[in-house]
Amino acid sequence: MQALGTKRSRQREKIFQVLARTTSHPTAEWLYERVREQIPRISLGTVYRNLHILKDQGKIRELDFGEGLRRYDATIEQHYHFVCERCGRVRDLDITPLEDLHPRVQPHVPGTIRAHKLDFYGICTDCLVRE
Amino acid sequence: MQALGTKRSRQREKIFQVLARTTSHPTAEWLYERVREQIPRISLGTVYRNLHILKDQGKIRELDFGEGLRRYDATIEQHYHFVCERCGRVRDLDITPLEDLHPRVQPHVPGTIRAHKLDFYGICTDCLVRE
DNA sequence: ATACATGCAAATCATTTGCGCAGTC
DNA sequence: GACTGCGCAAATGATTTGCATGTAT
Repeated sequence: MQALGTKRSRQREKIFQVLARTTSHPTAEWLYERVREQIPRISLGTVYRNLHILKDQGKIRELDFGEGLRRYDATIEQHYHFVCERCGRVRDLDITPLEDLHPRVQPHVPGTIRAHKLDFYGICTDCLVRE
Repeated sequence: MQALGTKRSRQREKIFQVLARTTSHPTAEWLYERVREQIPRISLGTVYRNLHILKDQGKIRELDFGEGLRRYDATIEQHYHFVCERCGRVRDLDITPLEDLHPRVQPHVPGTIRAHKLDFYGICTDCLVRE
């Protein structure tokens, strides 16, 4: 018995490629539509299955901004996001992660900190201009 | 036509009371079970409807830790969380919110920052002891 | 009396899964 | 050939909604 995702598949490679080439933070549905343009018979279930495999392999990251659905990201390095509360668009922020955060917070936490997640919310310039 | 949530209701008051009296960050289902002990005929739909009303009134807060379901919190002041990746328990952290964060980050953001969300992930002491 | 709120059940939305066949190693 | 991956459709889980009836003001 082999581990999951040890064989290559056209579907998985294409899904990763599409994800890696966008700067948006797409949902499974969005990826499905894009990949479908090249592999018309692919199913949504396959997209979900492969997103899990890629995530387990550490090649992609799963995001959640409390919208009730998940988004995916091929940028796996730690980085922060800015979520526009008007249009919903999510942008990566070009800021170096706060190094000193864990040591500073650790004493106040009943456990061992492994990671943190930091998101900013507000209105993006595009939306501000539009009014 | 009146606004939503302008009339009092036994159900809504009880839901808020139960939520306000717990330090856990319960799901709608959990609240439903608790409230049901006192209002047996209440429906899950009513719980959801009232959680939305309370949220719109600013009396409670909706949380999301990427588990695929929502949690609720009667503590509306800005505060951070520590999520145990083993048992899933969410604890409030007693740390003053980072004041300097917005001004420091604002220059790097294509929009206006209104708020930020900061969560820590790791293993809680309870789980660490258990091994 | 009016219009918001409820209980119930059906609907919706995102995601997961069982199954038999296809593709990769 | 063995075992992973696929497409399809049905199942699941959380949340939402339509409707007739109940209830607060």
